[in-house]
Amino acid sequence: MHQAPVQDPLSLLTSRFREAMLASFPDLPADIDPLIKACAQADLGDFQCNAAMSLAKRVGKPPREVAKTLVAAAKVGDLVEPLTEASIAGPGFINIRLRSDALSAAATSLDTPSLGLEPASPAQTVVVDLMGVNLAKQMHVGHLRSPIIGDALARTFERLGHTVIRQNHVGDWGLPIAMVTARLIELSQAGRLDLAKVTLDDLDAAYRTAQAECQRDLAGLEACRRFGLGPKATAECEAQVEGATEKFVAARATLVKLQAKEPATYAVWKVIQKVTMDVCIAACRRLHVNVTDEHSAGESSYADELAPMVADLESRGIAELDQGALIVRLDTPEYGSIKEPCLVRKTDGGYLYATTDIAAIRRRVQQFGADRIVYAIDARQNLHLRQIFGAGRKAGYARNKRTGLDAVMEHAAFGSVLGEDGRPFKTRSGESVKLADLLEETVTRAMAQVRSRNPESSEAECRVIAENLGMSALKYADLVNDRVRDYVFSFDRMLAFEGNTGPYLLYALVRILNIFRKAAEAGVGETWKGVPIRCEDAAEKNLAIALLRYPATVRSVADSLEPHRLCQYLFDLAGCFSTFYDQCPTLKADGPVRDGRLRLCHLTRRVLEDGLKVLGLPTVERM
RNA sequence: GCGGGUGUAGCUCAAUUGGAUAGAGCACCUGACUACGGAUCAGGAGGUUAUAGGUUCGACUCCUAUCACCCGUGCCA
Repeated sequence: MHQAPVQDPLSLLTSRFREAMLASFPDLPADIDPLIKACAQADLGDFQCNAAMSLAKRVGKPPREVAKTLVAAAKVGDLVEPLTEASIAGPGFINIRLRSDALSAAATSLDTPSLGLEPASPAQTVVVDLMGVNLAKQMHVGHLRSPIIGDALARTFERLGHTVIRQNHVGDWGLPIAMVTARLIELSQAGRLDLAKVTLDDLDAAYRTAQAECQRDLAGLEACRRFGLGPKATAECEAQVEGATEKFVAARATLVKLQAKEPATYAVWKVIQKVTMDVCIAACRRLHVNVTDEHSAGESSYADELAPMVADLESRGIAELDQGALIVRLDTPEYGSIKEPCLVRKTDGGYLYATTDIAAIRRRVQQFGADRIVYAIDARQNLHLRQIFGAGRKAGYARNKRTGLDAVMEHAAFGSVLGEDGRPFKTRSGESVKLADLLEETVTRAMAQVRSRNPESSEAECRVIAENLGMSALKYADLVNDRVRDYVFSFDRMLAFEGNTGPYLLYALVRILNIFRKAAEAGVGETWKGVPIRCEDAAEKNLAIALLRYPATVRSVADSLEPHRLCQYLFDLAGCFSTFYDQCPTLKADGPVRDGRLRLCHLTRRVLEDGLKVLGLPTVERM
């Protein structure tokens, strides 16, 4: 189905000014950029052309003279108020003010089902790595950002018509998991634990104990040997860790049984997996993050692929032996010029997480057909990711057979969540905050707000509102800042009545919905649906111009992997609407004015709802 | 040591990728409509963009040093 393209003033002006440039200065390349931007100061104009300054040097004329030439040559009379010498400011900026009829036509042309975002062609297959929980470990604050950011990016790609495959890369394999499994078997056999009733907290405790038993003293022993503290000290250490060594041996034995899928051991592992994943999926569900069991691909699912894959790397000379370990060198420009090689097999023959991650690249490209893989992962993993990207390319695993190109692999790195003291977010006692507790407290605080504001609403109604309001507030607070920076977490600020918050955006939407609810009550028909969008008053114009920026904003999120651009945009849009709401009464206006404004309200509602959905923020109808 | 990141108003953060007088929100001060729901709107004050140089018509942005903090750095994941 063909749809008329949006008459976006920015792109229209860009092509018109390009024509003017080419007509005036024929030597310019055909794709010259006229540098049309939204005007920095609204009182000067709606848009501005910044090309004259840089052009001046190219053509050897003063910038203001170049600007004058462009003003004379630009055929834009149907779009903008007449351009004169007064339109030229400073060193050669050309200020442009849109005609309201052109703006109305543009805004009206945006009001289609797609909102100016036609499905991308060709559609890409994009894998988004958006979570990495570990079995038997309680989810905490550190697990908040990856799914929120990753899901927002995934939704952005989906909105643009790409095929998205979400991946939850679960840490469900290896010696640490075997240690917990061994510990659980031991507890269960001693009658100290009922496997049928085990909780994630139980698992977490078992994990810590097992970890401590197996590793603490072994590290000490290792140090004795390495620093040559002598046979006596070593013997003392050995005596001390005898018990631990025993556990360690048991864990290794358990790992072997797991790898062989020995039924009794494997069954315990399955219990650990189910308990962990149930909590994980429940958290995602509550966060309105689209991650379910079908998106989970644990490290265990790659276990059988590792040995053949590493053999492949070795036989083709991609990897080489060095000091006993098998490594992939990456110190050439095509693989990232990384000094540190990527280890894929330890001296003892064991594999590392890099090995699994390279196998994941292979599956994602070769099996899923990924054109692009986006990792929403903590910034501290940057070196590791650059290594596996390089190794994946060097091995040829990243080469997409359909396109003949390497999949684009990107690290959407994010910083840490800090407390209000500027240090990593912890409870007062220094414990990490359980994710489930964090979500619960968010909703509890939101509930208090909602109840005090809506004393007449029922408890149940308030609860639903508080749930959505709280989750939107929490997610917005995470998404609104530049991803890569650390951010300071504050319940008070994210749930605040005022300011750049999720609640502010939801409130703007509620106000629009109220207008239509009230209109329906007053028996206003749907006569507004056919009229052009009204863009006469300043507030109306500003709102319309803001609406028209929507498609480009969403696309820029997909390109830059920066959801905060959409957040800032929506905040700006909501602000434009609030000003309009204050200055331009809709339902009190008469027929044609009212209808033109109703249509403007309706388009605002659609863009706001669409944008919130792209970010993954649930909305409310009242609050 | 080497590598990466960050440094912007009292606080929390932006800045359309080199454009005009560096913008918002909070907090502070002033004002508005007995409200199409005030979780609103309008205005004021608040800055040597860590520091010093450089590139050019023009720099928060690019280059070179320096400082501060965070992180990562071959056999954990």
